Amino acid sequence: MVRNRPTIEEVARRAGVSPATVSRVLNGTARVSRDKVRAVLEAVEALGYTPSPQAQSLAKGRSYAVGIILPDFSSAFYGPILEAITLELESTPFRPIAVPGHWSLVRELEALDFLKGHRVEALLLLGTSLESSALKNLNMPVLAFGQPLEGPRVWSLVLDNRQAAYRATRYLLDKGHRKIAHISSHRGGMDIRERLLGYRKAMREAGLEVRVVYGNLQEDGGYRATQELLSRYPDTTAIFAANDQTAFGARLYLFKQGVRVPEDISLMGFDDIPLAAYHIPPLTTVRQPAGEVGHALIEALKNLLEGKEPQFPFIALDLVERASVKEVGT
Amino acid sequence: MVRNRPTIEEVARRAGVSPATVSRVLNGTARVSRDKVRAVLEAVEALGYTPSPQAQSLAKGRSYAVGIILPDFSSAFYGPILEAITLELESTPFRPIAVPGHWSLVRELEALDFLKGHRVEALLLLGTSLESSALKNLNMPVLAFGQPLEGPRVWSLVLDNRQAAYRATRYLLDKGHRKIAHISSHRGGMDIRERLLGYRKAMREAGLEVRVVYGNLQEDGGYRATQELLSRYPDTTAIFAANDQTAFGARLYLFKQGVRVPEDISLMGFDDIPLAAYHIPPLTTVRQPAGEVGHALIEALKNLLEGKEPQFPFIALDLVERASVKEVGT
DNA sequence: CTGTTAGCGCATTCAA
DNA sequence: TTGAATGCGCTAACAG
Repeated sequence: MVRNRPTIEEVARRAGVSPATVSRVLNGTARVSRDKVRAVLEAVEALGYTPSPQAQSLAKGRSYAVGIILPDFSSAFYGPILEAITLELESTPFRPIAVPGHWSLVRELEALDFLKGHRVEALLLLGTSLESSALKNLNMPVLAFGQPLEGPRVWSLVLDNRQAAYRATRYLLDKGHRKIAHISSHRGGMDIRERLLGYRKAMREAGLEVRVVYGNLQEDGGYRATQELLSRYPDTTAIFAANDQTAFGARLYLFKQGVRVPEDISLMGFDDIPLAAYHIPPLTTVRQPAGEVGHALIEALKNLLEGKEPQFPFIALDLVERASVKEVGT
Repeated sequence: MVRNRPTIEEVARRAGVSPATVSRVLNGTARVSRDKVRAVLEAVEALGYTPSPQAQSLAKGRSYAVGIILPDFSSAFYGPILEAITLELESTPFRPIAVPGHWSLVRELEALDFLKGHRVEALLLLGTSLESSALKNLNMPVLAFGQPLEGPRVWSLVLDNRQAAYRATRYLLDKGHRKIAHISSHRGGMDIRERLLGYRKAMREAGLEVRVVYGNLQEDGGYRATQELLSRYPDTTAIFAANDQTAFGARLYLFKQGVRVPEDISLMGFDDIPLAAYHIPPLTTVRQPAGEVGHALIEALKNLLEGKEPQFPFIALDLVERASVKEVGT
């Protein structure tokens, strides 16, 4: 099942050289005479030889693998980030091993063990809720996105969610809204809590009532949260959801109730997942640039693996004005 | 970087036994006295030992890895299937290695090489356009979804896309529509072509004009295709898109033109990706059940790896009636 | 029940 | 420039 692929030994025999020489030409690790190079290449071609990364990893003492823990492969937000990372990694010798944590701390710890077992050379944490203590004696560098983690070899790329949420709320205020609600979630990491704080700050500064309900960061949670929201606060004129998927759920509930967006209620999301631009009406939201985040993480990773100190660029969370927010008379 | 993790040898020394014994207790591969078991377990715990899958793989001659090639991690359709597969695999000793092919044959072949190199024990092909010849001397079983592939150890799970598209078109006809257009794509595999054929068949049977334009299976392509569609056939009353994302793109164009859905034009998609139910209006579409597909693939895989012949269950493609199609007077 | 031995496929010494 | 020898971490076969 696995033992049937050609080994370096067979290639060597066919080329009339030693395994060491085959290794040398394949890795360019020493000069080899032209004839032998050709012979080796021919043999490799004829046999369809591919070196075993497992064996290479054992022999070299490194895996050239980077571990990635993310919540879910089907996530509309982390999927694109993973995609960006995979793309960026292609130009390096490193390969990603991605494991979903399924929003559960236990699963995340299992994922961590799995990746430790695989001897990954670095860890990328995307939207996990792992604590710093879990990374205690980890012996490898860790890059976290979405959550500030502590540790000697831990670096976090955290965007200013609080400030962005503050500005988003201010935007609604500037549009004349006063009864503004926020749909948050108990699930999710620090970024979600930061968005809540940003919303609260803006509302308090404006001397307005804070209206918060909770979903699960998915569409169905947004739907139910909106139901609750409107029964508790029927006069709400604007809803700021903690992420786009929640906003979509809210939108559906409003649609079913015959509430128009943005004519009756304005709606704002967070993340700017690809579908936000194609929603009806196109969703006004705060953009978290997946491509830039992926790029930044991989750049940092490269520096790290070369022994340099990683540098994160500043990544702005900009408001994307589309069509789901309307100005209202004050 | 990698050489600093404890090895089986250190565990053995600390427990006062031989490495073989450690291996035995960890793998339950032979009876070991209670004392030594305890000593080993203690040592493992104290050292935080995790076996190296690399070394295990080498020694055992098998990798316990299954390779998965899919178009894109950020795909709204394949993402959930990958997620389902990952979940199903958790109860088996096998682990997935997923590689994106990015809709490119070259990339898919590279992915194939990569997975061969990793000595995966089976291959799962999700929506690739690989040809049977590429799987010629592959030495491992292959399970393909979405595309019928030939080969001695190749099995394909292909759903009846043509029939489903035929029924979908018939549904529109039954609702009184006569000017029905289809947005297909040159990209994509056989399933997309089959949907086109199903549409054509229904239209021809009804003696109606076939109206086809082409997108790229993404939202932007659907947007542009609809633009072209309405300029060529302004009197179209229903659009059947080859997938949901295309339908979303179409929806946005219609929205911007002030065309109402479903009042002015009815819209139907294909796939039933999670967001379809949350679109505005909720999208009537044909459901490809990601969970069932993932389950079926893994069941087949299990049989395969136990040496049995894999069996695929029949998976129906059912129409999901939501709110984007309206009945019109004939 | 348990230790010793011999590889798994490869890269890297060390000599020649 | 090249081959032989050694070891990466682990399991399996073979003796006891």
